[in-house]
Amino acid sequence: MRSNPATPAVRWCALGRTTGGDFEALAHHADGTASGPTPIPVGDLAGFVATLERDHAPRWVWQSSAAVYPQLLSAGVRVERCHDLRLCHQILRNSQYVADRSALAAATQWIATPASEDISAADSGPALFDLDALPRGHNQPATLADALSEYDRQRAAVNGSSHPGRLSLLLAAESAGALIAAELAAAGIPWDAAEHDRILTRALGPRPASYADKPALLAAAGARVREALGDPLLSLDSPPKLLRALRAAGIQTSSTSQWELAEHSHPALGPLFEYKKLSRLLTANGWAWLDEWVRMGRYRPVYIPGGVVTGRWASNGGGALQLPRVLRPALRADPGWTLVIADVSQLEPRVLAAMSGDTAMAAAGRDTDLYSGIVATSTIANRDDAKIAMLGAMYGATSGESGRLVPQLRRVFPRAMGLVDGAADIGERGGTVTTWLGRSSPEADLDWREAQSQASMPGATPQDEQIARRSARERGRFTRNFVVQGTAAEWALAWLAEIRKQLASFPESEHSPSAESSGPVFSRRPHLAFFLHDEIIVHTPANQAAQVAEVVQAAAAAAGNLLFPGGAVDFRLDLHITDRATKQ
DNA sequence: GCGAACAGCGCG
DNA sequence: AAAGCGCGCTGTTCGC
Repeated sequence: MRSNPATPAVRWCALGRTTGGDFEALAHHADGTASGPTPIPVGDLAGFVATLERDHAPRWVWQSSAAVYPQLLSAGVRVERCHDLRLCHQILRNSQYVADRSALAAATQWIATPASEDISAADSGPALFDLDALPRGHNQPATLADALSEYDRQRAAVNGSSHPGRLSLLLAAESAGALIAAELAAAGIPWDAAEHDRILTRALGPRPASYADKPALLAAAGARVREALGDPLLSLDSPPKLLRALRAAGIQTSSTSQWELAEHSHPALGPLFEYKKLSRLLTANGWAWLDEWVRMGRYRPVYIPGGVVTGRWASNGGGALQLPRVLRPALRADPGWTLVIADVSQLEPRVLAAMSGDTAMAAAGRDTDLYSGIVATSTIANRDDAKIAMLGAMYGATSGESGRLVPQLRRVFPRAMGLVDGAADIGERGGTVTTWLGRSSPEADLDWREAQSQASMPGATPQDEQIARRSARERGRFTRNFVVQGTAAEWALAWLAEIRKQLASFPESEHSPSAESSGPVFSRRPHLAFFLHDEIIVHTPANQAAQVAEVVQAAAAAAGNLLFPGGAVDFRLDLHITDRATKQ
């Protein structure tokens, strides 16, 4: 349906900015020829992309999806695939799979400026560098020539790498993720503001007339704390003051955090925990949050693909990745629509089993809850202990309950444990580790290396050695976790990308007024609405939900086979079809 | 008076 | 400062 005999198929099409602020494009055909550059006035971009997309669905090669795709989506234009030069550069310039990184290293204008970093904030710092010479890849639009030469560098890097197949997968997955992040923002999370208000009112009391007023139940909990501590004017929101008051009341604590206070018993503590819980809900996700973030039945967070060193997404705006479970019932499908909610059971341990080729661990998770499967091997007594042990193995616990249980795991799952122990060992020695598909951990920073060399100097003090030892261990825990967390993020991207691909071919449904809030591209089709590391929610016309659920399930199997051919490890989903997300 | 740093807690 | 990883957000404290 897409083939057009008059023109050869377009494989990929690069876009760049002109100095005048317009675009130009160069199309690369299947027969090896190229056409262009074609000038595109900025106002014609959506039309140009829509036409080429309809006829050829090329891979769009552009500087940054975050910079162009939101506008395309709001103009009603969806694209099938892209190559996000900025995100891919970030991966390749660090990847240990790429033997010769000199060309990428020299392309400093492509270094991504962290989205959270405000360049002007750096102005006040010491003048270590000439700020005008600093790379500002994210802020400076790339020309077509820039984009083409960077694309060449990146393909050369992949082709010359030790794992071109894996790296290609990673770049495709990362780029698909960039499209999905923009699409999630465009579609928005269907959010029931009235339900959110009911949840707040039930917990905190009726909405106060002004943000400055404390809700009744929060104020009441505060009053009970002050009474129990015999300090009627105490400010509970100031940790130093609260700490002094707690100690004055005879509670021997070194902090005001719940984990430590939970060890003590005092009549003030129950009300204090209640106060903290309510205060957190009000300040992080109270009525002010609702007013600021929910419009027309949608919450639109900003996702930042690759925002975490491990490759996980970050977010900014409203804390999309930290929505408290109590608010989940506010996530509600439009009338006539429903939600398909799926999360992966024990994603990280399963990823570890797959990447280490630990057949015993793979077997423990086959057709069952992995933790129960570990209990069935008779190495660990119960599910809770199995979970604590597993987390300890992946995070590097050395003491306590968790540290005590890890050695049991080491006996039954030597290959899996060998992989994470090896990663920790490399990190402790200052080395770099790499995920399955090729994302490498950052190098040890200057402070860290100095601390290590300081400790090995002839005049090193016991303190020097202690500091070096501790920071080495810390880095070991980071690299230990990096390989697992990072590979799990890669699996999740592959899962997302496959779901997205399948959903795009669903037939359009009838017009539904409330769904218009999801914008022109998504208001008539099932679409991803939420993503949280190992969980997705698809918002879908109710009559297509069963089919969507099958797609989500099949995509998990596909992601497993894509990353780990052979399918030794099951990636099990917990899947529900429901109008409203529930707390659990 | 402003911004960085910290404490605390939400999520995986 | 959790015994153990990765984040973002809010309110307070602290230093310039």
